[in-house]
Amino acid sequence: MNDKSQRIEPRTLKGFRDYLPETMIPRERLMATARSVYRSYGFSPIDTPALEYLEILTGKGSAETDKQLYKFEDHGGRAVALRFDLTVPLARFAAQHYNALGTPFKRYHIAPVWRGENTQAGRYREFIQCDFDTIGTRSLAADIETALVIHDLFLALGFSEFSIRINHRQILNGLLERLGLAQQATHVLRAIDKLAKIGPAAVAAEMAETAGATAAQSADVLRFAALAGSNEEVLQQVRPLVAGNATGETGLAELVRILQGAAAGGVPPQRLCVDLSIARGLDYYTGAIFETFLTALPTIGSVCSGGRYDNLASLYTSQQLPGIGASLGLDRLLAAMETLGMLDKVATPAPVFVAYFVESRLDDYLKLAAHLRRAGIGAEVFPDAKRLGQQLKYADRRGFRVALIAGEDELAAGQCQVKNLASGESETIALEADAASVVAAVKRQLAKTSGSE
RNA sequence: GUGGCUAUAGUUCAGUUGGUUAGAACGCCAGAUUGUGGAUCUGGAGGUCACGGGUUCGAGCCCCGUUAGCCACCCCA
Repeated sequence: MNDKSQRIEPRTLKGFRDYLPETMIPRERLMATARSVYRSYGFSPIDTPALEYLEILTGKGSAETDKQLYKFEDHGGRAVALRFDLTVPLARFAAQHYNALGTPFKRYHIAPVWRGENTQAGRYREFIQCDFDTIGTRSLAADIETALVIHDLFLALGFSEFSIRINHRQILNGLLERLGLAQQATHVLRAIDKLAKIGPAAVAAEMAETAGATAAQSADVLRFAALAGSNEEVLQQVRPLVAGNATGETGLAELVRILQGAAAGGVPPQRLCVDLSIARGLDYYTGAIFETFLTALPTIGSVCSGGRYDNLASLYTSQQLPGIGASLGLDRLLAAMETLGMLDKVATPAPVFVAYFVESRLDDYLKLAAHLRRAGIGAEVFPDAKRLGQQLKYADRRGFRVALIAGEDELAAGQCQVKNLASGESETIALEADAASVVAAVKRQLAKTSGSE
C-alpha cells in the first residue's frame, strides 16, 4: 500500500471543485442571505432529487441543453440524468403536486445543478443556483415582487452599485412582428442578447445568417436595441415603435406598471433600468425579463436572471401554470466578490478562541467555552497546551476576533483576560461561576470589530 | 462539442542553444522569547519538474498521447 506506484492520485473531476473553509464560509453566508430574503417575502423551501428520469429533463430541452446533460443508465436499466437547472424540476414538481400545493405557490430552491459543458473562469460543471418563483398567477404584482426581491437580495449581500435590467418579451415580439421577423424571433433575440458583447455589426451579421434578416430589418432591430437614456426617455421612444401593434402595446403597458410598482416598493430608478437589448436566450419567457449586473464588474455577466413564463408545466400536465421567477448565480457572484475583494479571509465560523494554557485546567476552559455557546457565541478551545504565542498565532491566522486567556495567575485570582485580536486591546475580567461578566466583555469586544457570523 | 495557450515546492514564479546534487519569494514548522499573535532574525521540512510513452550518450527543456487549467466560439449562472 505504501508503494508509490500503487497510490491513487487524489484529484477532482474537470469542472468540479473542493471547497476549503475560507471559500465555504462566504458561500454558506451567501446562501443564508438568499434564504432569509426569500423567506421574508413568503417563499417556501422545497427540494427535488438530483437525478430525474431522462424524459423529464429532455422533454423541453433544446439540442443545446441535451448536449449539456449528464445522462446515464442506472442499475435498474432506467435512463436518468442529473438536473441542469431548477426550473424544469419545478415544472415537474408543480405538475405532480398541483393539488397539494394550491395556487399561487411561491417557492425557493437552493441547490446544485450539473452541466457537462466546457469550463471557464467562474463556470463549472457543478454549481449552485438560488431560485425563487411564483407560479399560478398572472398578476403583475408577482412581477413587481420579483424586482423587489432581487433588489433586497443584492442590498443584503452588501452591494449598493448594481443595476437590474428589465425588458419585456412582448415589446420585443411586437417590434419583430412589425418588422416581419416574428417567425425568426428566437434567432433574432439570441443575437440581440450579445449586443453589448460583440457590437452592432456582428449582431447584424449574425441576424442575417441565422434569421435571414435583411439589411433594413437588421438596422431597425439595432435601432431599438440601442435606445438609451432614462427609463422615461426609453419608453417615450418605444411608444411610437409599437403603436398599433397589440402585442407590443400590451408589453409596454405591463412594463410601465412594473416600473411604477417597483418604485412604490422602494427600488430607486437607477437600479431598475429598461434595457431593450436584454433578451434572454431561453425561449420559454413570455413577459418581463430581468438580468442583474454589478456596476463594478459588468464583464462577469448577469448574476441574477429570470422572467415570466406563460406555461411552465405544459409538458407534464394540462393545468395552466403561469409564473415568474429568477435565479441567483451563487458561484458566479462569489467569483465576482472575490475579485472585488469583498470576501473576508476568515477560516473559522466561531469568533472566540479559548487558549488551552495550563494542562490541568482543561475543564475550566471547557466550562468557559460552554458558557459562551449558551449565550449564542461560538467558541473553540485549542486542543493542545502549546506555547501561548503559537496558540495566538493560530487564532490570528484563522480570523478569530476575541481570545480568552486564563493561566494559573488569572485562575488563582478568579479572573480571565478578554483580548481583542484585531486591536490587541485586553481587559481583565472577574470570572464568576456563570462567567456572566466574561460573556458581557466578549460581546462588548465583538461589537467593536466588524465582521460576520 | 470546436479552436488556441498553458502545466516546475502549499501558492506565485525563475530555470539561459537539451549537459552534473532544480532555485527564489511568500506560506508552513521550529527556535531567538518555558505566560501573549499580526514585525524582525536564524534554522528546518517540502518537488520521481501533472501523468504515460518516445527521441537522445544525456530531457524540466524536444515530439506524441492523456488529464487538468485558462482564453475564444457556443451557451449560460
